[in-house]
Amino acid sequence: MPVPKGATLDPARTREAILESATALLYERGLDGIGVAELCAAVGASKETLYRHFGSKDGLIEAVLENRSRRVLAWIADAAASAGAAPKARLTAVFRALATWYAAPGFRGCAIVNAAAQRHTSPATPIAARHLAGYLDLFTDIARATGVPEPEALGRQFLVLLQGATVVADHLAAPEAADTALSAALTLLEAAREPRP
Amino acid sequence: MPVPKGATLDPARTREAILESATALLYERGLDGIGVAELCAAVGASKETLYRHFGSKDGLIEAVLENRSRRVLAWIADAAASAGAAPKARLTAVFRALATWYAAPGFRGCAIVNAAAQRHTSPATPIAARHLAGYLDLFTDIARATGVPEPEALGRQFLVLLQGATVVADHLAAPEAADTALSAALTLLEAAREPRP
DNA sequence: GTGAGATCGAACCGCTCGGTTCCATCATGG
DNA sequence: CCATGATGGAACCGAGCGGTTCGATCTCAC
Repeated sequence: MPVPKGATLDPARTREAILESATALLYERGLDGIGVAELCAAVGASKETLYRHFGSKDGLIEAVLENRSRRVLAWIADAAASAGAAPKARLTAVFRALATWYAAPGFRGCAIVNAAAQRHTSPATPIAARHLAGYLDLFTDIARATGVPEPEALGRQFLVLLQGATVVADHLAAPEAADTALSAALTLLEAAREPRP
Repeated sequence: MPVPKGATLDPARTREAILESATALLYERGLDGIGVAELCAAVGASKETLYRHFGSKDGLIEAVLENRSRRVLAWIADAAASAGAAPKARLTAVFRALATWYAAPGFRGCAIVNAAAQRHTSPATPIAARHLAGYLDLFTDIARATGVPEPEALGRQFLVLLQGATVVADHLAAPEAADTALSAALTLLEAAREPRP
């Protein structure tokens, strides 16, 4: 039966629902690990609906990744912001947030980085680049707030720690990689603040 | 024509040739980005030959990843070993080697980590875990040689830096991530050697 | 109340996938 | 010198792929 009897017809909400469901499934199965048909079945939408909203599977993937990137960056930025102004507190908040993510059931690494590993082409690659750049902005801000001579260099070190912790937490099934990265980050911050002779 | 006229019939060598060619193609195209047929055509072997040697595409992938892991770990270990006994020199040698890798044309991140990102199942996942454990052994050795109180913790920090640098170098197209990681590693080593009050 | 549009369900398309099989051909070891 | 077996080439298989189309049905804005 086309259009269930008591359904609420709202294209924007439909689109959002597909996006939500597809985000989870593409993350846990991989971009090539699930087909459009199964995706539609799980979402509860028809192929026609999906294609009208996203044009193609690649279009859906692009929307999913863009959406995910925005949300993750906002989540991390919020965690940092709600920790106050002190650089150490902000850093700690970021890696504590990551720790809960790494320990969450179903954690499979960063969806955007994973996607770029699967399809080393547009649109995944540029989205991944922007995603990392977003992290870098945040970390550079934190580094700048410490007044160290080269905040950009320190920010890049933080970014490397975040990405490395995500990979290690995933493939070694070691959520405590967040603590490893945090203690390293704090040490680097101290060292940058008071360089050794 | 089955079996070319002047061919040298050597199953072991044939297997090696397929492995070599498949390693490169699966790396640059992704595990699902190339089919068995095209793989065979590029290798110059028939499907029957490929399937006799590896049983299935998954069997081929497993052999490729296992082989790659062994070679990469040996390459990094050699770089460290040929730098002498001094921890700082060994660390520096490792990240210098990584720098040349990151800058090499066709660099696409770590093949094993990428594979595990694409297929979060056996055999990719356990191979990735062993791969990271291999790095960890090397780094823990280096950390132990410095006489710091907790060499395991320092080794884990080095591992996080390596993995993070690889991801950043790939998706930000920034080979200099190796330098970022190296300077971080050296700072962490110093700090672990002479803890601050 | 009516028309526009959203949606479902299903059938359908051409293609490619991983995998199997058969056969002619040739090198090689005994 | 002969039997074994490695190989290439091609045909073939069923399944699933991404994507399209159609018609029936229902909601909703006007």
